[in-house]
Amino acid sequence: MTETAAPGRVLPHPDRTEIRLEGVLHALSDPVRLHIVRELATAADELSCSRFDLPVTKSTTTHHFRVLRESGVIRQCYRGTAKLSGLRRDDLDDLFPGLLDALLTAADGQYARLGDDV
Amino acid sequence: MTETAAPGRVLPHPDRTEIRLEGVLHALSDPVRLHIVRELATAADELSCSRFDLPVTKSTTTHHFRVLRESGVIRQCYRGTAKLSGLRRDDLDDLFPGLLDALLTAADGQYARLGDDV
DNA sequence: CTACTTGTACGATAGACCTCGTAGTACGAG
DNA sequence: CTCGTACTACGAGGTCTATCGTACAAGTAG
Repeated sequence: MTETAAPGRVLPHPDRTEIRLEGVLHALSDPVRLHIVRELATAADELSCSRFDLPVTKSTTTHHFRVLRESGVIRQCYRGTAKLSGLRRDDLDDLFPGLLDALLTAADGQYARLGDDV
Repeated sequence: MTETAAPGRVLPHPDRTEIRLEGVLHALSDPVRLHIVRELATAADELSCSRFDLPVTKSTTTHHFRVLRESGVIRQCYRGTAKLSGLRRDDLDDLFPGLLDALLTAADGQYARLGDDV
């Protein structure tokens, strides 16, 4: 079995209409989460949580991914023991045109200036 | 005359190079502050704090304006008893091109959709 | 000077948030 | 079935935040 939905392990996501700008901004105002989003943006596919090298424990990582999911920034699904995460580009671009790109560009610029990763 | 805590009435602002994206996003993730920024964006000039009709007390208003100033989103100066506030458009556009416009557009769209003012 | 307007400082409180450790669940491999 | 991997749930600690009330300072008008 490869592409069928995982049994019983469904993660709650906000509907597109429930995504709030304030929630998105709050989610991205944390350096760890901003780093996650930046990596997701550069990745073509969805990534599993373990692919990230974050300066926090696994518990905290779980917390940050949940904040991102519940604010509508990322979409998550299970595949085996892994949990794949991907940006909700379509929804965000539809709700807030140009915002995600501007944010990613801003983050790129800041990291290029300050080199203060994560 | 006692000049106890009156050091010329100058307000501390972060330098342009000290403005952090995370701080800006955090500042704008509060509904009250987002509302303030939206009003400042539509106003041509600087506005005094009392021009805003916010659902919080004066103490809390002072707090929110300070958060906006210390994060680098607004610039403030005294004129008489009034304190004028204005967006730091030049600095923000230079640091994060397109971000402020995208944020304001996103906020406009959300308020148009949800009508959930402040 | 006095009174009023505008905004600040300080303390307090309640809630949210980030972080962690530990214990536990779901899944795949052997 | 047993084991290891990947992730979660829960609770706790410490910090930050939003809000308020009250008392106060700076400036202007009378």
